[in-house]
Amino acid sequence: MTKFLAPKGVSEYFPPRSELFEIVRDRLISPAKRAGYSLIELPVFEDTALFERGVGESTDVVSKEMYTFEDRGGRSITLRPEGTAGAMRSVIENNLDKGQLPVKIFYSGPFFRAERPQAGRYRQFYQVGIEAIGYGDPEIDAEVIWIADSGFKSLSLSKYELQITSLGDEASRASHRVELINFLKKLPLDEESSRRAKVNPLRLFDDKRPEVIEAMQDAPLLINYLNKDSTDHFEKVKKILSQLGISFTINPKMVRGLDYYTGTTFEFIHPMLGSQSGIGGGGRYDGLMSQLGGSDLSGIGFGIGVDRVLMACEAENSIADLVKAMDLFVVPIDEIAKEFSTKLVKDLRELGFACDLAYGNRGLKGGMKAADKSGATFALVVGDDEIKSNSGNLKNMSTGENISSTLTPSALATFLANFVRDL
RNA sequence: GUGGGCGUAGCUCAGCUGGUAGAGCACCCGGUUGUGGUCCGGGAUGUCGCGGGUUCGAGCCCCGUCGCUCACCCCA
Repeated sequence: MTKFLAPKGVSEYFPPRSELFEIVRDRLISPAKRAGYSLIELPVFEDTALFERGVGESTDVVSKEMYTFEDRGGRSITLRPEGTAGAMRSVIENNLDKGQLPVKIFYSGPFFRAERPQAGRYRQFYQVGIEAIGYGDPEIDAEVIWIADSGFKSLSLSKYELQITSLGDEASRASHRVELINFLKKLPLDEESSRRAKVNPLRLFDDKRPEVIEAMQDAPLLINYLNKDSTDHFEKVKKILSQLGISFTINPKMVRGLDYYTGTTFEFIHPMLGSQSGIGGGGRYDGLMSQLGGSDLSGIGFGIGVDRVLMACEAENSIADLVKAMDLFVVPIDEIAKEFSTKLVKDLRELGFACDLAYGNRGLKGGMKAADKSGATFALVVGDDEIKSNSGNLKNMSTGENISSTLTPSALATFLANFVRDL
């Protein structure tokens, strides 16, 4: 028999690490919920043209990283490489933007990009994202950034950095583009660079090769070409962020890989992740809705890489103690005790406690070992004596102390409730 | 698409200039009657990624192949 392996480059989470993954994802979502964002559950595949139009055909994501195939009806289908285009499609299709604005939604799930895998970069990866649609004021920009920042902080991350810039409105970008192209003409660009310059001259700011960085040293920066509206908006965003106590640095050379970004854009960078250091990023996309056939509404959102945030938490060792263990682990010592324990455990589980019991016939010692490994707060041995007297000793597994209790679900529940967090 | 590193027990790895494999951790059993974590004793486990070649003999050398990994590119 040949052994099956997972497709190349996918990220998989199984115990015990999957528990950390779950914690990370939930904590990233939590501040969005508290800020009034609601779940939107979207398909993982869409009409290929949606991404070509929404993300931009000139982007690397669309031009060479999409999983595209023909379905049985001859339609061209693509596994979603990012979340915003699909979210906009759904908002337009389901008329979510016809009510009160802004529309505030969040999503999470797998995304797909056919890239060469490396540390922190997978072909199937997980993102949590939010979108706020139909409201163009700087307050919402700050809110979106706060939600991401708050999620990271709730995971006790401290070493990441927030970089922001503004891509300005269309008029600002047009005037800068002329200057930048003039500048680039004077540079001895290699073939690859000039190809990229043609597609999107801003991309050259993102090049990591030293000679290109050197050459771009004196290139005109977009941020210096913002018109009054764009400048005012960006200044306001910075001011509010400061008021919210969120620290950031301005990175005028920041480039985002998706074509729809306008105005405020931002990126969260974590320095301990190796080459793929972006743990989340996003920005405003004021032309996207109309581009996709909807009404001309502005929007802003972010995507956070759950895989990478988990890696960051591991690098900072920030969440190991958040894993929730069993409250009670029951060790039955014979067949009758097993029946009794199965019922008891079921009752306590229904009352909201995390309970497990020893399986098989490993004896008392084996059962206690299993209790230890489960990380349970308390262990309870059940045998003849306990069943006859309907009472037993709850052993505190960290102190070794024994506390006797009646073995009814309600008595045990009352006892456990004093020790269990977030019941 | 381009380059580097690596593939040996469940995991992390060691294995000298070629003589057919080891450690730690994990796992299981035990240290006498119903209480885990420490300690002590015992135990199971490998087609040394796969295929071919050189050799009396290959985990170690050569060729191929598959896989993993890191970096470029790009991005979450």
